[in-house]
Amino acid sequence: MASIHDVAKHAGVSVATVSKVINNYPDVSDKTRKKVNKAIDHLRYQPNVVARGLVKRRSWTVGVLLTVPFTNPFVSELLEGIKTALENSGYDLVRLSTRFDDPNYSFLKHCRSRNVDGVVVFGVDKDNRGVDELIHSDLPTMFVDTDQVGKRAGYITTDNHNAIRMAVSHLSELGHRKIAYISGTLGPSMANLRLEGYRAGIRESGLEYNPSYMEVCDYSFDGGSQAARKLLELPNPPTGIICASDMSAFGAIQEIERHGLSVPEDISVIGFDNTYYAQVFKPGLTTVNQNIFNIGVRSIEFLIAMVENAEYSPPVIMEPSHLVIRHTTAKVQTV
Amino acid sequence: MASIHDVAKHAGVSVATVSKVINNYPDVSDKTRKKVNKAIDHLRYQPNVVARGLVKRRSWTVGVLLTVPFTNPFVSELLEGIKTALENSGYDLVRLSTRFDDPNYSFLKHCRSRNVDGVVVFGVDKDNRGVDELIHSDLPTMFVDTDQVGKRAGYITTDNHNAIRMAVSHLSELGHRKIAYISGTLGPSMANLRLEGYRAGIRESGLEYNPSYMEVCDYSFDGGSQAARKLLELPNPPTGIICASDMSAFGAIQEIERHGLSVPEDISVIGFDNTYYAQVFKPGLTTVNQNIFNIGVRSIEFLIAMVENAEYSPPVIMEPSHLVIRHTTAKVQTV
DNA sequence: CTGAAAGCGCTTACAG
DNA sequence: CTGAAAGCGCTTACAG
Repeated sequence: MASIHDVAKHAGVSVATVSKVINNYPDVSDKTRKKVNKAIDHLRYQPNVVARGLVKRRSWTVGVLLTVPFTNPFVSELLEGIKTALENSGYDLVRLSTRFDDPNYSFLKHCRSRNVDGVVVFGVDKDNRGVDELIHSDLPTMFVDTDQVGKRAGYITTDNHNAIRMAVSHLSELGHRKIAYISGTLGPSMANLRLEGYRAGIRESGLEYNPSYMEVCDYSFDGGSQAARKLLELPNPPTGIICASDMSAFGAIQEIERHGLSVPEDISVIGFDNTYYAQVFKPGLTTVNQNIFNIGVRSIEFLIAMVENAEYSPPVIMEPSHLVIRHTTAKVQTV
Repeated sequence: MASIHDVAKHAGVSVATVSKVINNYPDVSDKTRKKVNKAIDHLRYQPNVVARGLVKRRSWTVGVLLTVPFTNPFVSELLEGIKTALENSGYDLVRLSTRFDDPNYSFLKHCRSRNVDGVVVFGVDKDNRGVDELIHSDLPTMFVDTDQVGKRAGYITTDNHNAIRMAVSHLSELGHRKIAYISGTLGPSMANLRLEGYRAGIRESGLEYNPSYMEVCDYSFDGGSQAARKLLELPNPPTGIICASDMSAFGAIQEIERHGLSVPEDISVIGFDNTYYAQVFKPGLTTVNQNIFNIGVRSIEFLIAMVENAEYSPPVIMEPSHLVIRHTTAKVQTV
């Protein structure tokens, strides 16, 4: 690859001048500018962004820190949003290969070493020591679904609380009084907020919270099946089930059908996420739309705002969600 | 962040010496080594890999070039394999933001500019001019499913031809004589090879190729539905349908059921990919397992082999596939 | 065993 | 308007 020196020599100017035309400085004569551009074209020169980054202390690179596999539908949609926001911005995305087996491994050091301009973090526990390091550093950071903020660290999430409240309210309006909730693993604020939303919804519908109507699973298909089984075996099973993910809703539906019952005639089911499969499979799943793509896009917008403005502190961002009503919820059966 | 200079000063040695201990050169006295390591720990120093890359002309970075969204199940599984192979290798993954709207955009220049050590390419047409540039360059490249090779460019794919042959053979052994194929968009070698495999399988089963049993769709759920509808409306509809993706198989199954027929009692259906959903949904889908994860892993292995050995030319790699028999195929109904 | 110097490919005051 | 020089954070012959 041709370097800036080659261009300078070919154009008969100094490297400083070449640098100036590359960076569109105004103080270059038209004549020189043309000479240089011609040399650039001729040599098919492309500036080395790594070298530029060394002096500018920038890399035009955004890091992502993920502990969840790419095959996770949330992750892939988040990345799709991130990618879309990055396209044509001059930034590339770098996935940081975490090395948790190394006790000295540090997110922050890794980011520094790669010189990334900012980082978006997803799927990391808030008590991970790396998170702490990040929020106290000046490295622009966006946490997705991890409830942490700092002067240079933002937090973006779906309005989980409201989302589940709306789901309860929907069932309640359909006449359901026995509404169960299959939560995801508790601990992460995301899961906790959803559970609170469920309890708030129950309260607002004038119902009473019944602990046996609350199950926990790991968001998976099988987890949803197992939790549903427990609910169905209750002496007084629910007529409506809200699940914390589409996958667990699919699992619950299968279990319900295995028990000889049908959805939504006997039992209404609501999912969470509105993944591709929720719309594609029949009957279409009633589910909470989480605008994951948009979360990806906005996390980049805030990240870049921080990168380009050293004083900027991002707000906490709560992306709205809404219920997508399809065909797995119906009026409660009148007995 | 502390730099190598800070460490040198703190340890009372030269930067050259610090560099030597960082890189485990043997010609450093134990005493000095200890002093330096102490300084490194004290300053929480981490070498800047970007600066190192500038002089070594390496970046310990692997690029990926994708035209297909992250949400595509093939892509996410491929990336998962790539990521796994990269973990603990010291390499990070960088997604190159393509800028196709810029007529001067060049894959190769982008890679050079980012200084990536190699690149894996997926979902790019073989007649894309960027592909040509890549195979004629010395940049280590692995093409996934794009039939292109070069001195420093490898090609890895699933054994598509055989895969579909096996599918035909399976149906044939179950007594099916009317076997249809719903292809993906023709053009890419992947799709063409699968179609050839279908025709070969038909021939080997002693059947005759019937053009009306061959439909084309875009691999999607809806595409599968529509193609299945055409097949079902044939005067002499097939009893077995092989699809070029799991999604189109799901679509076909739904269409079959909408026609009041059932799978596998009336019609057997085979998918392609063995995605997560193929095993999770009931009835489990009989499908061709494509080891996408492994394709990701191996593409990295060959890429790194090239990076570390300037003379290495990778072979063409055909990953084996096999049929996973679940519950959507059965003996043909005897009339 | 140790370190001064040159260099990787750039940018940026600064002098002219 | 142009360019020489210093510097970003490293590595690597090479001299001692």
